[in-house]
Amino acid sequence: MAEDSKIFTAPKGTKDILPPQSWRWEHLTRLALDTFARAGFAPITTPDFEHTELFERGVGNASEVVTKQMYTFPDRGGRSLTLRPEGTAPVMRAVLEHGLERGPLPVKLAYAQAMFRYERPQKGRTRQHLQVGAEGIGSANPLLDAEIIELSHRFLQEAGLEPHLLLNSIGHEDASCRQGYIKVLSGFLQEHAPELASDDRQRLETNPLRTFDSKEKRTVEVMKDAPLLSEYICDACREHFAEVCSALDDVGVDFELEPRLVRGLDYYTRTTFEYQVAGLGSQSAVGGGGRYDGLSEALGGPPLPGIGFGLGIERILLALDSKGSWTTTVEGPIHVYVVALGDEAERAALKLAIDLRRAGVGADFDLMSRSMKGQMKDASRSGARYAVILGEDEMAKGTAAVKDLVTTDQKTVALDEVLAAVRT
RNA sequence: GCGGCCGUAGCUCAGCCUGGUAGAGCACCCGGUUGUGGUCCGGGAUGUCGCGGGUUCAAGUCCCGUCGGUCGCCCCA
Repeated sequence: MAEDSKIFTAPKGTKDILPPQSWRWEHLTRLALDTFARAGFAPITTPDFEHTELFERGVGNASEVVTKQMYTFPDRGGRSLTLRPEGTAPVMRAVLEHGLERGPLPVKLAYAQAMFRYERPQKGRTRQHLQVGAEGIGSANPLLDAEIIELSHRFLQEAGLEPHLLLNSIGHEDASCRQGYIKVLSGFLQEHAPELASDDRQRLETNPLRTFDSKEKRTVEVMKDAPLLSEYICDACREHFAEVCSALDDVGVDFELEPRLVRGLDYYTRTTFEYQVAGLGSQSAVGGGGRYDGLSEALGGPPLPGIGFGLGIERILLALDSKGSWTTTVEGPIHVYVVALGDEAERAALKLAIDLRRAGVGADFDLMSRSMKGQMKDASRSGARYAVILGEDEMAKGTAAVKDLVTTDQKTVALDEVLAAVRT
């Protein structure tokens, strides 16, 4: 970069997605939305910013995402707004705002949207990242859990990964269930407080469950003997989880039970899951999700259970790169390149290219007055299958030379036969 | 918020230790082929060596600062 001026630098933690990479992003998000659509999940787009309170109440005041990572700013009208750090709370807000829960249930929605989190960037972690996800809202049926999990799992497979599925149930918000367990856990942690890492000791009060996420060696050692949530959850949650597991068996999705899996967003209840994959540097998850049966009520809405997931596009691509597998050789959209020699032919090239485009054929042509050799080179660079040459001879006769760039066959056809000649 | 490494051509990097005319490959443009690409050969354009200060006759190279990037801790997709 020749300039030290900031305007020639994308903000910290952000990046441009340029060709040819951008084709892969495009391809993956389309694959995701298509896959989700075939399961009945309709696309939704929510605003990139929301009232700050939505995330404080939805995601949770104790969560790291809300306390440390939000892009929060006042607008000129004095509102406190926040760039969307995660996808579920906004979707739930939209459902409640428009009364979709009064229509047919479950409401099934899918999105591909940017998320924003103020974090120190590193491999697989940027301040703006694209997530694809789906939400099934309004049903507590464990088969919905299975449907959602299978859907995300299948998409990752179709994308070219071999995702490792970790599964857990964290029960529901009640003294008979998770709250009861948290008391037991807190007691255990108090007993072992001196052995914990200091960061984890501080979290004792606010969110003892997160202690399971700690990577501090001392803490991990302590947690090996900690009581497990799965042994304390209520009968109804236990039953629900058993049915999820058995439904996943039915549809042939392999999973590993991970009783220590606790995810970072406070709204999760019952089923939680995460996909692990190699090649992400110090990150390990390409995505995850879970039930959020209390979210609607936390926002002031009616009881409305739901479950969803989010998957990071950049992390999927990183994982694919580390496998050395490009899911697809994205077929270039340019099918025909029109080579023109001379001013008159240049104008004819514009017209021919546009005629082809109007007929649905990808076409391009030279705008830099290149030599014929240069244009032929540009033609192969464009990925076109055919070069259509308009030279003096052709212009005089009203014909065009159509060259197949793969076989190198070339034939001369009338101008109005070009379209037929390049249709394969 | 804390720590390691790195900033030289559009890209990937060498040169720095041991100061002395700014380099390679790729990419781009032109030519070899007066109308034929992807291979080959020849040629060309491209840099305030991140920025600021210091040492020195002389700094890309040594010293200090600063900004940026990257990787890791933490957390998460």
